[in-house]
Amino acid sequence: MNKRDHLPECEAHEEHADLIAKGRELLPETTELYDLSDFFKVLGDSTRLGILFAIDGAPMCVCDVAAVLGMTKSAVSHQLKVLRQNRLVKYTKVGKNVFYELSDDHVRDIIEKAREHIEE
Amino acid sequence: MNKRDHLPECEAHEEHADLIAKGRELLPETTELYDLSDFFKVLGDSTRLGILFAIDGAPMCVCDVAAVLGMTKSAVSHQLKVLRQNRLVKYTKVGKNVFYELSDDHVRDIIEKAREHIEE
DNA sequence: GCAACAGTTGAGCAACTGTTCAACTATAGG
DNA sequence: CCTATAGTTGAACAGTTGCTCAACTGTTGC
Repeated sequence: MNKRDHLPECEAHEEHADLIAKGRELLPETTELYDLSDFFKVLGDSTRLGILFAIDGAPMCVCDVAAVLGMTKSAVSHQLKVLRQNRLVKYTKVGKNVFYELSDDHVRDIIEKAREHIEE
Repeated sequence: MNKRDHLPECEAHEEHADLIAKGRELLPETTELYDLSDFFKVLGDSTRLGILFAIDGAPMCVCDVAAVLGMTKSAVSHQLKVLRQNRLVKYTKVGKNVFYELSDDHVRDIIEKAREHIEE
């Protein structure tokens, strides 16, 4: 017995059955859906977005990013870790400093497209 | 006295001052940064993304979306409210049913671009 | 070695988020 | 009018998130 049998469903019209079938086809695999929402989740924080904008021009060390955003090094470092783990930034160590930069032009494009969308 | 004076800063190299100035230039206004992160936040949930994929082919009523995703009507309705409030979907009432559809091709593009990015 | 600074990390906490549940509105059909 | 179904809503609760704080590592220069 399928779990779906117990879930709410509209009265069976053929029409609706077709719609449901079509909807299921369009729905990506669960894992892909999670990967995709995780990606957007990373961009869904103003601090992390701010970091990405700040380092867009040139690689920048943690301390300078903190200065640009008006935040503590710790807070910035925590968010940089998230960005690192999701491969949105890469870094280079130079002496005491760690310089972060965007790891991908793709990400810049997506943010820019969203920015256009926001401004209607 | 500026609040920034008390925040951590790297030792003053001219180089760093330049980087900080450049970073500040690239940083959008606070309100724009919030609007942008709010937009990504909406997309940063697998249920909401699932809804958007499901209704991509044709307008679909709440009950059918719930059937496609294997969720309760209530849960779906709550998320549709978020999508409505952020103008990602629009709806039409037909009798007892409410048909939801994407309100914007722009959104489809952004999701598709992110999907390409994920698949490397 | 040691003092100073850049950066990272884990625990803790307050704020937020998504689902469930129950109660509600509204429309269709008898 | 009454019942059944579609959909919405608010409260409550568990799980998550982002910042702070303090402690830590690692590198530089004395």
